[in-house]
Order: sequence, then C-alpha cells, then structure tokens
Amino acid sequence: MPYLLVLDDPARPGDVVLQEADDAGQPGARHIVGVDDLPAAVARHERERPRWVWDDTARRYPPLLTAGVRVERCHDLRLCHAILRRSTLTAGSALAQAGPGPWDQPRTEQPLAVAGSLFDELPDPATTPGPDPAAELRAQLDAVAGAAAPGRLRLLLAAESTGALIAAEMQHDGMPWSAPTHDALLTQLLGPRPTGGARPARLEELAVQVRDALGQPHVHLDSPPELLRGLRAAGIDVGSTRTWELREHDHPAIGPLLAYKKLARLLSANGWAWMDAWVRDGRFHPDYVPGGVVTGRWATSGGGALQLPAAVRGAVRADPGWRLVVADAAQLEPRVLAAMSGDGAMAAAARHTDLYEGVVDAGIVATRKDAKYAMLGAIYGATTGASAVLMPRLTTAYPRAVALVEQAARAGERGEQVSTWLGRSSPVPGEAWQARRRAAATEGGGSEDAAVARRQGRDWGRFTRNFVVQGTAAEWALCWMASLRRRLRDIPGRPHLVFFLHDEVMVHSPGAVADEVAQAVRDAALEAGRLLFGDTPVEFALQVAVVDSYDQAK
DNA sequence: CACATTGGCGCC
DNA sequence: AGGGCGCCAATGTG
Repeated sequence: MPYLLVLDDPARPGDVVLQEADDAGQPGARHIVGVDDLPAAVARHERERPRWVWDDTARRYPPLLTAGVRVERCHDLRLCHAILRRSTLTAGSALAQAGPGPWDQPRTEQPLAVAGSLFDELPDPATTPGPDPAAELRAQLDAVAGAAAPGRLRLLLAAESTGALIAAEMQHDGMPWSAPTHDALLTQLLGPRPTGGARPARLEELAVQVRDALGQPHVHLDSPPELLRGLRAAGIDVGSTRTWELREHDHPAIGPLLAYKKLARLLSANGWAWMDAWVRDGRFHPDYVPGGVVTGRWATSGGGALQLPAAVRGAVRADPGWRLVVADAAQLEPRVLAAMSGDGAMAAAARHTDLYEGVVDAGIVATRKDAKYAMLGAIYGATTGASAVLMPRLTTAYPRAVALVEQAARAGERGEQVSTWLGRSSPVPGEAWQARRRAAATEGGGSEDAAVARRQGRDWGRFTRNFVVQGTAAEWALCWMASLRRRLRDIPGRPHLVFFLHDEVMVHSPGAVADEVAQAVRDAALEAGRLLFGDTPVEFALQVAVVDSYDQAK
C-alpha cells in the first residue's frame, strides 16, 4: 500500500475517506473515518509508512499536528501539480495538455475548518463535482512515468512535499522567541515602548534634529515626496530619498536622517506591534509558503520570517537546557553551479571551505571580494561595474560553468523556458512580452520599440540565467532539510527544525544532543549532494554553530 | 470606503 | 552591480 489518499466523502460531508492505492495510483481498500476520528486513524495507518496523498498540506496537516499526529511522507497534489504542469520534462503529458482546472488554484487561505462552521454557504460537495484526488494522482504518476528524467522529477516531488510537511511543522512548533529580550533590544535602540500612538523617544529626538538641520520644523519624514522636497529646499541635491544616495552628501541633516530611517524601519517592520501579532507563548509562528517563489524557493505570507533583520536576532533564544543548532551552506549557489555544469576547475575551488578563497588561491582574481563579485555577476547577469569587468577572467577559468548560465540567459532572451537540475521549469513570458518581441522582429532593429524589446529580452535572460541556479540551490536545500528531518527522528529528546531561510536551517535541540544534531546537519548536506548530483566532486561546505541565541551564530 | 501601486529597505 | 522575495507607510485609483 504505497499511497494512502485522504479524500472528503462526497456522500457524507464531514467524513473522510482513506483510499489505498498502488504504485500506479490504482485504488484499493477504502476506510471511512469521521472527522473527529481522523487523527487517530492517521496515526494508526502511519505505522505502515504510507505516502499520504492529499490536496493541500497547508490545509490537511495543521489539524493533525494540533492533535499531536505527525506523518513521515506525503504527496502534495497541488504543489506537485504546479511543477508538472509547467515542467518541460512533462510537456507532452495529458496533465500538462489539459486546460486549467481546479488543481491550478492557489493555496487555500485557511486550514480546514471544523465541520459545520463558517462555510455552510459554500457549494455542497455532494452536488458540485469537485476535483478528484485519485484521478489527479494517477495523472501525475502517468506524467512522471512518461517523462524524460522520471527519477529527477520523483525526487523533486518528494522534496517539495516533504518541504510542505516541514513548513506546517515549523509553523506549528514555532521559533523560540524571547519577548522580554526583544522588548529590551527595542527599548535600548528606540526608547521605552510608547503608549497610545506616540513615537518612541529616540525617533522623536532624531526627527527634531533632522528638521532643525533642514530648517524646516514641520517636514514629515515618513513621506518620501515631502522629505525629498525638504531636502532639496535645504540645498541637498538628491533625486530620491534612498539611503545610498543620501550617504553621498555631506550635510548636518544626513547623519540623523539615516539613523531615523534605520530605526523607523525597525519599529514598523519588527517593533512592538510585530511582536504582539506574531509572538505568543515564547514562539514566533510565521506562515511559510512552500513553492511560493517561481524558482522553488519558499515565501512567507505573514510575519516576514524571510527577512528577520540582524538587529532582532538576539531575541531568538533557546529554551533553558536547550541549544540552537544554526547551519548555513557556504556559497551554495556557486557550488550548485559547479556541480550542475560539471566544471572541474570550479569544483576544485569548491574544495576550499570558502569557495571565493578557492578562486583567489587558483590565481583567477586578486581578492576574495573580486571573486565574490565576479561569481555573483555570473549568476545574476551583471552588465556593468566591477563585476562585469571581472567576467572574462571567470569565463576563461570556468568555461563550463559560465557556459551553462550563458545558455540559460540566451534561451530566456528567445522566450524559451529553462529548467532546474530536477526539472522545475521557468514560466513562459507573458503575451505582452511575446507581442513586443514579434513586433520588433518585423519592423527591424532601429525603432524605439525594438530597443524596448531588446531590453525586455535581456531582462528575461537575466531572470532565466538566475532561475537555473537559484532553483537548483532551492532543490538542494529542500533535500538537505528533508534528510535532516529524517535524521532528527532518531535522536532522543525531540530536536526539531524551527527555521529555514533559503540556504540556512535552525534546529532547537536539547543541549545534551546538540553535537549529535550538528553532525546530522553535516551528514544531511552530504546526502543532499549525492541525491542531486550522484558522485560529484563538488563539496557543499557548511558553517555550523551551536549557540544559545541566533545573534551568536556567524 | 477599500483596494492597488509605489518607494524604500530588510533578507537570501 | 545583478537575480529572487515580503512588508510597511504613503499615495493613487475606483
């Protein structure tokens, strides 16, 4: 019984059908379960280690977690559908060729409501034909079986689905967050928490200094247009109120203004209001959105977990007797590029714990900074500045790696799709993009429209160039995290993942097993490299720290 | 009034 | 520099 589908029972709303299915998705035994008995039934079947198949992990899994039930494996039909619909590897499948359907809808907003609550006005599932998960599973398995590289797609779908489980588990468990420490940090930087709508004391002081220096007692610093007029009226010749532009001017208002902007940002993004909204019972519960970015990276839809500023990381504190194991992959994207392209010279540089130092040691560029700029320029598609100047050296030293990203860029400029290592493909450019390109091609190259078309072509080329690397790095990271999750289950004391950020993970671990967790993190990185790239010579170096609070890492 | 867009900036 | 995001306040639009 490889698959166990979780279906709403059309005959009895509120009941759930657990439908067994074989490798090809062909149905077997059915078990009908009342919604209240579902967690116990899932726990019972979990002993047989099925792959749970359901429409949407974000909807099905949270109630199970609340009931204390966890599952090892799942197949998230909605996430996998999105991958298979777009992948060029499955373009010939029935699934890809059908018109848009219910499985193309975005994630549902809320976890599954309890029966008989708010949603009585929704269409009755007994009378409206809903999406059929069993049929969808078969269509997905067919599409994979008929694909050019089924093994890669299977790994991608498993990693994506495990990511969805992890996202739900991390949201459920939360990240250990000390509200008192956070409050102390804010108080130190901004002054005590004001009551009512007042501005914190430090911010008010700075605002007064800025207005005095500008000679404008009433200018409103939070309005960019008004501030811009104020700056220009004071003789500061800026075109915008951007920090980097302000820094180029020497005027008594600039210092306090930069300080004001920094603190105002902290207050609005991660101040007391944020703490009230997102931290409860000593845990930060962000809303992760697996697959929320076209490249396969995760997004968040609340709490801003993907942009926790350095200034508040001290508030992330392990519970007494616990530690935080914080690990990030060093220069992940260049390493991924080296592995994808099979570039032996770049793989040699990657044997250095710091890949950029490896590039310097090989005599390609003079300094670590140059190596970093050149490498990021290759991956992002730099066209100007120091990065573009360094590109020829990189092309000579690492021809296969550079050729891979250049090919991705050229394909994008032609409007073609590109794909990650495991087979996630980029979107097709929009109709307006195509139309501009066709128009420019027919009217010749000299017109203004043709220039616009060329520029949009290069823009899309930069996107596809980055897509193949960023997307493959996201796949490596998902495999890393999935492998780590499995290893954590074998370590006593329930160490658990509490944070994930593109190339970084955090585990909340009992102090006694923290070193064991750190080793599991390293072993998982090795396994991720093997899962994706087989016996590649590229090493995926990690920085691992066992700390009491997040600001102590790095 | 609600909603969408923009400027600016945080993260990788 | 250059790719990918989300969030806030202010501002623009229906």
